[in-house]
Amino acid sequence: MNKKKTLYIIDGNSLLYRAFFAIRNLRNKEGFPTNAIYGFISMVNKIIKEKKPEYIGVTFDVSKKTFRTDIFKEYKAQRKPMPNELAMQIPYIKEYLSHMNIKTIELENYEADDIMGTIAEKLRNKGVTVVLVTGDKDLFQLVNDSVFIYNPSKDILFDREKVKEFFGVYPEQVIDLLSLEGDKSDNIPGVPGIGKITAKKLLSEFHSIDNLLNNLDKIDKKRVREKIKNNLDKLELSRRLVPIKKDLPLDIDLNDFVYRLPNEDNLTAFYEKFGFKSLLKNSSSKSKKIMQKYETIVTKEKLKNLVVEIKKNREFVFDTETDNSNPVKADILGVSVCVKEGEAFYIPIKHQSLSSELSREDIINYLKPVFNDNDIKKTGHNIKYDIIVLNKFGINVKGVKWDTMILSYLLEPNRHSHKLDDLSMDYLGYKMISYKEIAGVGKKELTLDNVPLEKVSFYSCEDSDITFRLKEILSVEIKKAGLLELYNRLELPLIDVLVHLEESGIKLDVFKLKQLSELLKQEIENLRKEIYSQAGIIFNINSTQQLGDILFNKLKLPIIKKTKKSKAFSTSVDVLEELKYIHPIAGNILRYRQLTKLKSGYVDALPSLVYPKTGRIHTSYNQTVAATGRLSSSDPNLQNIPIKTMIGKKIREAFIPEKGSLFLSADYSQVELRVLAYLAQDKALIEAFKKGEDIHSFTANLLFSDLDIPFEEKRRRAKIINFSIIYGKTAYTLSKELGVDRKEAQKFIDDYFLRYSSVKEFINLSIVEAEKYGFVKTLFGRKRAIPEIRSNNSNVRSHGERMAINTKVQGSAADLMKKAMISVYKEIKKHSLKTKIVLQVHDELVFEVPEKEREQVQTLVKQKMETVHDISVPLIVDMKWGENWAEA
DNA sequence: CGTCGGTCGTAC
DNA sequence: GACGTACGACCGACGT
Repeated sequence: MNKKKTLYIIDGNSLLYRAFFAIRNLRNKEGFPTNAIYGFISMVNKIIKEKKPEYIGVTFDVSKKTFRTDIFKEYKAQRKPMPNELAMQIPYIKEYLSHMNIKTIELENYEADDIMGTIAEKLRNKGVTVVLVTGDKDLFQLVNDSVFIYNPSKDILFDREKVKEFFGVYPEQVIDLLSLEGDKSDNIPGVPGIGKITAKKLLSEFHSIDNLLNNLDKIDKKRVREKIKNNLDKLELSRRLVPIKKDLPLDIDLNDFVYRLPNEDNLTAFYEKFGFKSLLKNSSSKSKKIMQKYETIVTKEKLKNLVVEIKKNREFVFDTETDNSNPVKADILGVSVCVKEGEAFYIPIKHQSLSSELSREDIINYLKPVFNDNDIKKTGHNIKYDIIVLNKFGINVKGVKWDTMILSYLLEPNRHSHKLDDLSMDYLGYKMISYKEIAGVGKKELTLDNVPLEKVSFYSCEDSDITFRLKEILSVEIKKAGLLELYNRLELPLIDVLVHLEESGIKLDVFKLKQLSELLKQEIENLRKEIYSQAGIIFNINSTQQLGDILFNKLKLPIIKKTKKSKAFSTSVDVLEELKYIHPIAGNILRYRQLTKLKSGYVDALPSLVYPKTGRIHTSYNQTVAATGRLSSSDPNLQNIPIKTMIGKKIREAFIPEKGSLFLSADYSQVELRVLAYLAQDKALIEAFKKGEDIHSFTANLLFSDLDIPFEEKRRRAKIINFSIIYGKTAYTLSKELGVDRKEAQKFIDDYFLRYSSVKEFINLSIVEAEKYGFVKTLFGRKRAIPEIRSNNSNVRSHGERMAINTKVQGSAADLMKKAMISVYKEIKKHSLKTKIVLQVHDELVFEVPEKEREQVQTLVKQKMETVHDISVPLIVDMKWGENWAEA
């Protein structure tokens, strides 16, 4: 079949106006407006992507003076001139089109409409379909069996019938319709007093203006008849203005419009100049080509060969595909394996209409020997995930050697993404196929088992292949950076512990939370009503914007502070705390915030995260997120469950052990201050800890011995100051928190450093370390770059200094905890205990301990945690038993 | 309708 | 401008 050739002609002026008004206030970093340019490019890109035109061109109006203004000087005279900010963008839109190799046409004295009319006419009967891309209704008169109108904002292609449907008349009647009706936007008079409806009615009766004028007496309504008779001049004028010219002196050669590939280099430079990041991302020109020999394995023969290959090689990379982002809840769909760079195999396990010789059992039987072999080394990217998935499938993974995600994290803990595709781009310059590309987005998104097998296979093989290539690079880098020991001794063995934690999960008393939810609902409702009545208006209390408007504009309460970035009214806790004494609404809002936060964040959120098959919550523990080396947890974040309030306590009560077990909570007492004592080698601090003193009381006595306030107040202040040091608090914030003036706060800090002089020295040395090397190190040699330390901006530099100090303290404490987890877990395994580690909250571990193991576990945990590493001060672990997390 | 920055609040 | 590290709910503006 020879398809008709299709030419898309874009009405440049129509499109740029639309772009200009649709997107407002977009500028590049020099402040030059870019909204019309960006919008125009987006629309052109969309047309190219969706319509895949074989031929394409753009027309522009070139001047205000046209043959129509010669006929009628008022033509378009009422129009506001083109906004300056739009006019200045037009040259760049044309520059863009030249980089795109798209032809533009304009002609003195004529409008873009007339150029389009001429092109359409000249290509008529030449076997070419012409699609005019415009939002302008005048163009409808050009529609016929080979000319169509495409409206990009409505996404409608108009043919004859569509024109009739939307316009009420067929294309050949459009000139007459517009001539009768007139056009306000072009200042075409038409017949005054005759609008769309009457015009349409007249044309359906008389078909054309010529026929109408010959039969004026047959018009029923006298009013209409008179109007036409009295305005024949205006009607005639309109009939000369409306028709689009089709005979301009233009040479139209279809070959000029062939869609060619853009000039990528120029285009990239252009996008960069205007700061169009999203467009830069789309241009795939930057991706290198790599060898990709990928294959799907569906026969025993091939799988057998692969296993032989793996055994010979003693090392391989693998990746699993599943139907869920949480590995505990996920079902395996397939696994890919890469033994050699550029070559990978995908073994499908569960796919829609999969035809394979291999049953699940076959696959397990073939793969088990290599996965179970400790001497065959495995590499993965976020391998914890794959280990959990394969465990469920019936394959125990042993002999893990590299996890490229963790390697990347140790090398650059400040990086926000250690995702495989980002690393691929950065280290290999290769752009991987995205998940969205194979699974779709939004409503169209499929789970992978419904995506065609070839696509999933390629996707998975690419993952394994890229992981292989990254491993080659990162494993060398990690050695060069001196981080190999940290990796081998801490991060690598921790993977198994986290697998254990995630698989264990923790049991939740859903019924209890549901009850609590009802209770909260009631109180929140009452508060809401009270707040509305105090405000005198119903509004969204959750909206800080609306709330600020009510408090500070309507109720005229004093403005305590503005928000950091947008300088809006702040409505934060400390602001509301102050306002509480001026207006009762503030107190109610505070309470409302507290309750809604707990309800939506925990009470209602937690039950929905329970995995029905286990009745437990399986949080993800992230090993590659926190820049200091801490773990983080998500889905849900179990590391920020409230502890201070009554409701928080009730929430913690909903975390319960299995019947016959109890919770044992073991938390490191003052671990960060002990770490500080060690890192600083501060004699006073070390001495205090060695004597088993309560460190806050000790500090209170040291600093406030001659102050005449109750001891409890002294201790409270000392505690705040102790923590302030770790975080690098300034006198300003300390004074606010203590409720003393700044001078006094400064004196406390000075006194502190006088008493703990080595701490002051440690702070200085940490800053010097960061300045000298560009990074700081923790107890176990973890590194974090602090580029801020060399900034010329003193605010940024101060921030860097605080980061340097805090990273050493917090990071070293995290190192200790990780080592403790490994050591405790090893002991649990060694004695084949049923005890599970169910939570880690930075300095606390929670265990679920069967009755029989209570004594043994209590002793074991305390011993292992306290002797995890010698830091010249004793590490003390507080142990508590409980029927739920609140008690423990 | 999805994404993302801003604000707020919880933990250690 | 002023306290480090996280996660996440919600709002509202933006972009497809």
